[in-house]
Amino acid sequence: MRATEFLSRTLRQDPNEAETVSHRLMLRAGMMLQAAAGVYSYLPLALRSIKKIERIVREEMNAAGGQEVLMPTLQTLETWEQSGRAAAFGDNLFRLFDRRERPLVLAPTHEEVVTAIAGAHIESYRDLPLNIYQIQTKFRDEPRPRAGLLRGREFVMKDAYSFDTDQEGLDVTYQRMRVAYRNIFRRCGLPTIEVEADSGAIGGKDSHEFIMPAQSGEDVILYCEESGYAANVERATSIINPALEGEPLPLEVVDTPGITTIADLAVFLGISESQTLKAVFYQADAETVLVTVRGDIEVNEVKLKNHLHCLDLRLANAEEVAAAGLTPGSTSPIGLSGIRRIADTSILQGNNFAAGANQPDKHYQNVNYPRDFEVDETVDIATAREGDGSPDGQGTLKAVRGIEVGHVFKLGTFFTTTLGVDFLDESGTLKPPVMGCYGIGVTRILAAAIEQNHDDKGIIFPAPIAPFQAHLLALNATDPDVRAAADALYDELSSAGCEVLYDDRAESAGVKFNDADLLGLPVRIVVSPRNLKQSVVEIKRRRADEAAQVPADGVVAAVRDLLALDEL
RNA sequence: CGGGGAGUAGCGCAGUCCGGUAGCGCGCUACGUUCGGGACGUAGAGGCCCCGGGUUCAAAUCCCGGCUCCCCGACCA
Repeated sequence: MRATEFLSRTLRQDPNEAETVSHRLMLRAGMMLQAAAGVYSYLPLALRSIKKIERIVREEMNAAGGQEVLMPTLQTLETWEQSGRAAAFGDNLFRLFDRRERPLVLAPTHEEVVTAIAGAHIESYRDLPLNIYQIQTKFRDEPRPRAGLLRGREFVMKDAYSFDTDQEGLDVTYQRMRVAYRNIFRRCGLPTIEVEADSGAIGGKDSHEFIMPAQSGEDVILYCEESGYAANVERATSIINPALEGEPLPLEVVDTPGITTIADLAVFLGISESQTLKAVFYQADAETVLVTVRGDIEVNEVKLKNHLHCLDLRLANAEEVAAAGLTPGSTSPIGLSGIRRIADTSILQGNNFAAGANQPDKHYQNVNYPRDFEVDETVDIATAREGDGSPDGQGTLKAVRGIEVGHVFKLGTFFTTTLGVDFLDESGTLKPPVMGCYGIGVTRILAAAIEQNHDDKGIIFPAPIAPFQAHLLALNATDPDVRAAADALYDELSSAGCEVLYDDRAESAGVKFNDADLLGLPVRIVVSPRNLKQSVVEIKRRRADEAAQVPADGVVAAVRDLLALDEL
C-alpha cells in the first residue's frame, strides 16, 4: 500500500480526548476515528490488525474443535426475559423497538441464542460434545466507556460455547479451551497471566481470566511466584497476618469521645488496627446486613455479593442504617439482633479486640468471639492484599494491574435447564447438557497489545498482529533514482508476499522517520540517495536501536529474518 | 449514578470576566528553494464559535434550557 493513496493520516499532536496510551497512539497513528462515546470506526490500519488477531483466534478455535457460526445481534427482549437475564443485565442492555413497537435488544452476549441452536441440534449423547463459536460485534451500554478500545460500548468479541454430557466432559473441553487461549496469546506475541476469576452468582465452580499486565488495566491480580497461585483480587483468598492473641480478658466499656473510625480508634487506644473489629452496613436488595471484619481488612464486595446471592449490593445509606437501629461509628454485632449478621473469617484471627458499643462515644475492649457476640455466618469475605500469604501456604502474594483479554467459564446447566434443552443419555434418561463459555475481546487485544508494546515515540507492534510487516521509506521521494529503486523494491517485496506500507510521500526524512516510529511496523526499510550511492538499503527492526545495511538484492531475505525474530 | 473538566477551522489552542471586524500554531493547496530525525519563503483555501430560546441597535462573549465528549469514583457473569 502506498502512503499517498492510504486512508490514514497521522497527527502531530495528541488528541485532547485521549489520555490512555493505546487510545492516544491509535488516534495519532490514524488507526481509528471516534463516532460516539465508546464507539469507533476502525480505519484500515486497525482493521488489518484486527483481521490478523481474528485469524489466529479462528485457527486455534478450529483446532480446539470449535465450529464457527454467526448469530444475530438483534434479539428479542423476550429471549432475555425467558432466561431471566434482562433484569440481571439491567441498563447495560441496549434496547430498541421495531416498527410494531416490539421490544428488541442489541446482544451483549449469546448464551440464550446459542442454547437455542444447540437445542435444535442435540437429540442424544451422540450429538455431544458440541463447541460453537463466533466472532462478532457486541453491544454493552457501559456506565462509563473509557480509554478507547479498552472499554467500548461496541466491540468485537470471540465468544465460544461448549455443550457436554456431564461435568467430566466439560472439564476436558474446558482444559482444551484454556490451552487454545494460551496458544492464541502466545501467537499474538502477548504475554498474559492466567488467573482464577470470580465466577459470579450464576457461575459454576471454575472460571479463569487471561490478564495482560499493564498499568492502565482495570483489574488487579494477586499472584505468588513461589507457589504459582494467581487470582483476580475479586476472587483471591490469602493467609492474613496474625493479630495479637492472649488470655481472654474481661469485656469492658471505654469512653471514646468523637471516635468514629477504625484508624482513630486504634490511635486512641494505642493498638494496631488488626486488634479492632470493624462493622460495615450493606444494603443487599431490600435487606440491610451487618458485616463484621477485623479492623485492618477490607470487605470484598464481590465475595459478599456472591455469598448473599443478591442482585444489587451497596453500602447502606444513613436512613437504612437508622432504620436498622444501628449506631454508625460505634457499631458492633455485640448484643445486636434482628439483623442478618455476617462475619469474615478474619475475626477468628486474634482476640481481645476493640469494637463498637452500639452507643455513641463508647467502645468495648477485650471483645472475644464467640464469647461476647454471635453472628449468623462466618465466611471469607476479605479482600486479599499484596504481602498476604499465598492461600496454599507457600510464599507471599504480589499485586499487578492488568487488562482482561480473555475469560473462560464453566457455566453448568443454568441455560440448558432454564431454556429446556436436554438429551437422551446412554441409559435412555433425559439430561441437560453441561455448558462452558469462553470469551476473547478481539478489539481489546489490539488496545492491550499497544499498552504493552510502545515507547515514547509510538507503537511497537508484535509482528503477528502488525497491520503491515514492513514500512518502506523513500527519502527524497521526488528524486528519480530513489523513486525508481523504491518502486522496484516495493514491487519485489509485495510479490514475495510481504505486506508493505510504502511511504512514497514527498515528505522530509524527519517526518517519515517519526511517522514510522509512531505506526510501529516491525521492520523499517530505507531507500535514500545516500544508500543508493553505496548500493545498499537500510533495514531496522522497530524494537532495535541499530539499523543494518544490506545489498538491494538481499532485502527480501533480510526482512524475513527480522520478522522471524518476532514469531513465536 | 456522584464529583470534576471541556465543546471556537482537520488537530492543538487563544478570545468569553469587561458584548462591537473570529484569531494563533500545526496540518492542507500552489509555486520556488531545501533534503537522513517533525525544513524555509511567497501566495492561498478552510468557521452553524455544540444546539434551541431569550436580552440587546449588536451575542463566540450575558441569561435560561438542552445535547455531546473527556477524566476520577461507583458500576462492569
